Amino acid sequence: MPSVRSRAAPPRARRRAGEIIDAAASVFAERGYHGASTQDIADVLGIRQASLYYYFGSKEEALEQVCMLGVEGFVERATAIVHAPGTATDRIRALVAVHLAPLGDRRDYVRVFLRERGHLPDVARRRVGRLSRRLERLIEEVFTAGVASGELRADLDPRLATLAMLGMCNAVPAWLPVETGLSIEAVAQALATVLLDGARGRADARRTLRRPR
Amino acid sequence: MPSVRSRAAPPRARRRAGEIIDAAASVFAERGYHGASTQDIADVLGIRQASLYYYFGSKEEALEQVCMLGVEGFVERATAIVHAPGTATDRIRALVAVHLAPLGDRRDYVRVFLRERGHLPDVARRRVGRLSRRLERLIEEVFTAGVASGELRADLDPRLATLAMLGMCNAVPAWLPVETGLSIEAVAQALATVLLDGARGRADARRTLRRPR
Amino acid sequence: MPSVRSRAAPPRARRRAGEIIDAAASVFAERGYHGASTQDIADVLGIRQASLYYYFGSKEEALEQVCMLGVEGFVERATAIVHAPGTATDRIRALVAVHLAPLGDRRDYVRVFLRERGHLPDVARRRVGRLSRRLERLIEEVFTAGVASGELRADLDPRLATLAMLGMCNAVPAWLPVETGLSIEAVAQALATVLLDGARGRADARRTLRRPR
Amino acid sequence: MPSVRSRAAPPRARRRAGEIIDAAASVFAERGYHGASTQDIADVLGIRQASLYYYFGSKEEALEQVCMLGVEGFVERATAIVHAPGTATDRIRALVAVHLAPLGDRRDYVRVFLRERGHLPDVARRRVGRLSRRLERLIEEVFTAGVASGELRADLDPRLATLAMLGMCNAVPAWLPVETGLSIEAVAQALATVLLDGARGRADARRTLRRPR
DNA sequence: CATGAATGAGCATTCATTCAT
DNA sequence: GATGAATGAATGCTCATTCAT
Repeated sequence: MPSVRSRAAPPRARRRAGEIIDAAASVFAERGYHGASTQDIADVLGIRQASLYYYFGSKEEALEQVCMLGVEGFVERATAIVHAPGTATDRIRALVAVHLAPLGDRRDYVRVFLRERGHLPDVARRRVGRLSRRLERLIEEVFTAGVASGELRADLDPRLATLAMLGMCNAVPAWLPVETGLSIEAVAQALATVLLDGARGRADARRTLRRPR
Repeated sequence: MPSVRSRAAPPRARRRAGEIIDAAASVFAERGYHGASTQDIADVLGIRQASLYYYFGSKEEALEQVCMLGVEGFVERATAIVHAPGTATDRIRALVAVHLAPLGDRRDYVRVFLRERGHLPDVARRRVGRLSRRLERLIEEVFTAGVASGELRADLDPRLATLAMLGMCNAVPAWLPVETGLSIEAVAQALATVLLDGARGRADARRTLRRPR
Repeated sequence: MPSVRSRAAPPRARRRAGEIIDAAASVFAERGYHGASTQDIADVLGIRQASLYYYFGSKEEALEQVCMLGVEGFVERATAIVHAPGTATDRIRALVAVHLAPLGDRRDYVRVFLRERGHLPDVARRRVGRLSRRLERLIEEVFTAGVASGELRADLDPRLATLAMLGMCNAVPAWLPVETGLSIEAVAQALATVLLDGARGRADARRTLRRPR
Repeated sequence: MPSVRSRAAPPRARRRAGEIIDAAASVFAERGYHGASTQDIADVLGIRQASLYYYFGSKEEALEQVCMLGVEGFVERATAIVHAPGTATDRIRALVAVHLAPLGDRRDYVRVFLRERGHLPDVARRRVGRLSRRLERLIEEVFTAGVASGELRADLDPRLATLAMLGMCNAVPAWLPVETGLSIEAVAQALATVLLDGARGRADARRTLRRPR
């Protein structure tokens, strides 16, 4: 099951097509979908605006491709984690890590997915929306299971915890390029800890943590 | 050859002007700044598009007004909280509450501030950016103080905690209208608890909480 | 025969109306008819744009009034000169003087008449055009008479001489405010001499002029 | 966040581009810069208004191009004449001739330069203004030299003579299309004679001229 | 692969004008 | 006398898109 819509192969050159979508992603990320013109994309590539239409059929289609590449893999990876053995705590840490991982090499794609998917035409928006909701449900399941097993607070609202986690994680691409000095992995670690144990930390955890530091 | 046309500044009726930017806020929130046309705003108001220009000088100016009303008061309220007596925990709870409060009557303004301020012209963007940064610094101070006093985890990165908190809170307007059944105050309570004690909760807190539920 | 179109007197206040047309003349002179907005005129007066319409019915009407005040009197004065006794030389000197005289207190009106009358609506343009042509014909008559009497060069084309004179004179308002150090009367003297005797001067005149200088 | 959008500058087809500013020149000459709409220009060409923007970036830029083509060559030709050997009289005759020559094939460009250059944006206006002033200075030099050599009247003000000459010449495009029966060269001859010897003519010249006529 | 040329639709903005107050 | 509010019509300009080459 190919993640990117397979078409009649040629005459669309695969290699160059990737550069074109890269450019689109970067421009959409920078200026927003409606704030970016196809001319802006062409400028990045050093080609004429009309030439873009050799690679995509419309600006909306370009947005759709970028968005799909922005979510692609998220659900698969989350599914694997949720179905793997381990405590809720382990799974949540892994989900956070995997959620932030693509910021390394796909930041623009992810940012565009997060902020611009709302401008997709109806059909595509719903397609993309289904993926998002599936992902949210997977995360929510982990919280629900954690509460049920007594591993997480009994009064935790799993829906709200999910949204808190997504809020924390999805904000990262907005400040990551600016706030320096931290690797993506370190950020994931720290955020997962806040999510699990809070700013005050668990009483037992604090005892362990205080000394070595 | 007058250098700058200083005209007598039409005294923009206060009452109606409020309705006009209300409409602008709602349209910008719905479709994004660049995705919204001034015609869309006029349609909401049931007036002609040209009539808008009696109330604002340009679409950009309208965005600026909406953004300013979106941050207005945030810094003041945060400052009051930070300087009030109490534990870091109290202050953080109060900050979260106060951060979410305007979502009741000003959701559109806040959403526009959060998502569209990047499209403001340079001067205005910097002005608005200064406010944001001041707010972030206030929040960070609270975390720093909490760590120093031993109330918060010694290994907590105050900068990161701030960004986590802002991520959690700023995501709320995106789902609040959809996810029903919770008052803003309840959301604030729950998010503050996650932020302070995590999904697992503090060992002592859990004992108290488990029973009544 | 009233020079300005007489109307039912009130409610048009005479005094203030003069100031309004003054402002219009100055703005039209500065920026051209189509380059000037009614707002510009209102700015000069420190009133609201809508208030102008108390004084004139349309922008075009304002232009017409300005243009009429710009030619007003020209024909009458030229007629008087042409019919007065004296040599062609005297008459031409007097025509030049009288042609430039209004530049003192009515420069804007004259400039607008000269450069903007073409933008008048058909009826008004023709009315104004008739005045211009009458003036030209008066001047041409003087040249024709001068040639006939032998006072002017036999091979002089009166039509062309007229156009040369008008060209010289009508260019003056364009540079008068800039080129300093000369009164309007002095300019008129000098231009008339060039027109009559040329840059080289008449053989006899030169003899007279050279010494005293 | 690219500060200035440097785009690959469409290589504007030379041939067609010429026709486009031809049309612009004719429309600007006819109705004035502010009185002409880009639609008017498109109508002349039989293309859509938006298509114009393939050839120029803005209406102002079109005006600038027209103005530049309107002065282009003037200074060069005047310089050549001023530096050529010959009497002041010869030079002035040549300057007048060369000044009027472009009215044959470039009347619209010259008219636009003469009447509309004031509406150019600051930078362009100054650029164009420098050319004008250089031209005026060249002409003035000839008059100054002529006075110094005794060839012209001792009491001639070279500045004023320059302005008289320019006034006479620059008025020509306004009536040339209307007043028939004279070639541009004949007009140049006649005007130069008026400028040099006046309407009365020099005493010696008159003797020669009277008889044959 | 890519481009030059052109277009149709839409957009923000300006402007002269109106009219009840 | 003058104004606040609004409007209809245009204006300059942008933009996604098309298509023959």
